[in-house]
Amino acid sequence: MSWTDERIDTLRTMWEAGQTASQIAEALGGVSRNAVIGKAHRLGLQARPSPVRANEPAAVETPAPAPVAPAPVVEPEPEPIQPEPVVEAAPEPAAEPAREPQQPVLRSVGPGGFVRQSPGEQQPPPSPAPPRRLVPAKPSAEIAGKTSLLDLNDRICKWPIGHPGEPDFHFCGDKVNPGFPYCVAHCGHAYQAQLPRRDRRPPPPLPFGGPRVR
DNA sequence: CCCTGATTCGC
DNA sequence: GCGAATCAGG
Repeated sequence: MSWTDERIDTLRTMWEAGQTASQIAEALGGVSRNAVIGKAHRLGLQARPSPVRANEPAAVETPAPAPVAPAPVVEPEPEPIQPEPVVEAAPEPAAEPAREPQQPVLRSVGPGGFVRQSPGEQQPPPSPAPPRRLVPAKPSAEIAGKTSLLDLNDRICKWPIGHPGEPDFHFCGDKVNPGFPYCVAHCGHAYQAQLPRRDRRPPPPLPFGGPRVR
C-alpha cells in the first residue's frame, strides 16, 4: 500500500478527529499503526496527548488567554545558567494549581473514538459563523458513537448490529471470545449445535463478508 | 498484558 | 519517504 492522496487525507482527517493510530491503520488497511504514526509525523501532524513524555524541559507553557480572573501570571523568565542564590523561595500557596490541562483541551473520547464535549464546553462558533465550506465529507472518519468498522480489531466482537448501509449500523464491540471473532454471547448465536431440521431457526445473521483479505 | 504515541534507523 | 523495531507511560 502506498500513501495516495486519498489515504493521506483520511489519515489527516482521522488523526485530527482524535482517532488512535490503531484505528486509523485499521481503517486504512494495509498499514500498521506504526506506519500511520510515522506518516502522521512526517506530514507534520503532531502533538496529541501521548502517554509517553509527560513534560519537556523548555516547554513553552502557553499561559492561555486567561480572560477574566486576574491570575498571577508568572513569567518563567528562562534563566540561562547562573545558580542564582535563591533569595525569595516561598511561593504563596495561594493560587498554585498548575495550569488547567487546557492546551488543546483534553477531552474524553467516545466509543467510536470521537471527541466528546462536555455540556459546559458547548461553545458556539466564536465569531459570526465563518462561511464554512461544505466539504465532501469523506466516507471514513465518522459514524460516531457506535463501534464502527473503524473500531474493529482482532479482539473486538465483530458481530454486526443492524445492517450495512443503515445510518446506525455498527458492531457489537465487546471483548472477543478468545479464538473467535465474536464475544462469548455472539459466539452462542454464531455457533449452534445442529437442531432437527423442523425446529431450526431460519435467520442466519452472518457477519457479512468473510475475513477481510488484504 | 493491553493500550497509547514517539523515536530510531535500515531500507 | 517508509515503517518495523524499539521505547516508555497509562
